[in-house]
Amino acid sequence: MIDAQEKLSSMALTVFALNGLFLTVAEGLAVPAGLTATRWQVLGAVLREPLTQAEIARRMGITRQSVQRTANQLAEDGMLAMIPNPSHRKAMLLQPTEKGLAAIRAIHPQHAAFAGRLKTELGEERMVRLSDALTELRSAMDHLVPAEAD
Amino acid sequence: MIDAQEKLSSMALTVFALNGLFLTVAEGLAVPAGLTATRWQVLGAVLREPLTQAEIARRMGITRQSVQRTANQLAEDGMLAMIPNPSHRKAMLLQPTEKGLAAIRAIHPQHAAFAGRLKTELGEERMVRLSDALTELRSAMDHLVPAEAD
DNA sequence: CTCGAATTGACAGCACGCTAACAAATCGTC
DNA sequence: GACGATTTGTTAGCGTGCTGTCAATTCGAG
Repeated sequence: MIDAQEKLSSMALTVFALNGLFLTVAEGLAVPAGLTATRWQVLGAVLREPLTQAEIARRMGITRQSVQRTANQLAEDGMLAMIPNPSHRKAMLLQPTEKGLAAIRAIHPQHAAFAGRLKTELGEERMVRLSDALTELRSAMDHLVPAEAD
Repeated sequence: MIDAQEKLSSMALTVFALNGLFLTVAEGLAVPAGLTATRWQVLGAVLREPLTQAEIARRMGITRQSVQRTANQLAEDGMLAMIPNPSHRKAMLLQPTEKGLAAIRAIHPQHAAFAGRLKTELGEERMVRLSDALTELRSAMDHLVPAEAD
């Protein structure tokens, strides 16, 4: 019989620590390319197809308002362009500019390098297993924590 | 042969999502007791023994400055007391007041209840396995991300 | 004992998450 | 077509993480 309460606390603290570690890594990769971790994430969300603020927010699991501020900053920096949305006059579609794409490309090699180091550290089998474990835990938490309606 | 880069991104995004979920839960538990997730964490850190700001920060993996602000707020609210430190005149030790302990006690039943729900959702064996996976990943990331000197 | 290095607390300011509240646009039902 | 409900963008303000910088204190090498 385990102490579930103790286990929960320990898992939460570990997740908080991992969040900090991944954020540190992302920041370290993004900053040399003239981005931040957050801007990289937003820019990355519209690489495949243009999306609205609200769509990006839903996919990233954060609020529309947070996306908006970041998107505006990226637009000010000329990395993100607003294009008209045929199906909604007010909700413009966001897509990277050439400058934005260049920033993403600049990150790519360093990103791959760190991924390689993690794979070396963990081994391929373990990396897959741990990734699956994260997904499993997320799924369980999703069931217990209903999403906000907004 | 897996795509390590893709895997890394996916793991990072899942950790970010888990961070948000655990934070939402913690906030939901803490607020009814007159705390926030952060204040609960700081108060929880000095339950066993009084610690200085810097010691709390190291254990929580955050900066001294963040702990300081939270500790000051808890002190203003009468939940945290500063007691003299025999081995350092400037670095006072922090410990919960009776009011602080009462807040922690108020959280306890709800905390246990959520832990029970998670155990029910996952099953005991899986809960242990996922917790161990988190710890494993943290250890690997710790090796790749050297701590700041401060 | 002395003096430079390291630790600690304090204060200021920034980044980015959040909620709250509103108007504009769209959707759905009648 | 009309009208209430929903979605979207916008603005404002707060919480809490971070970095930078400084003075006070303690530690450690000589």
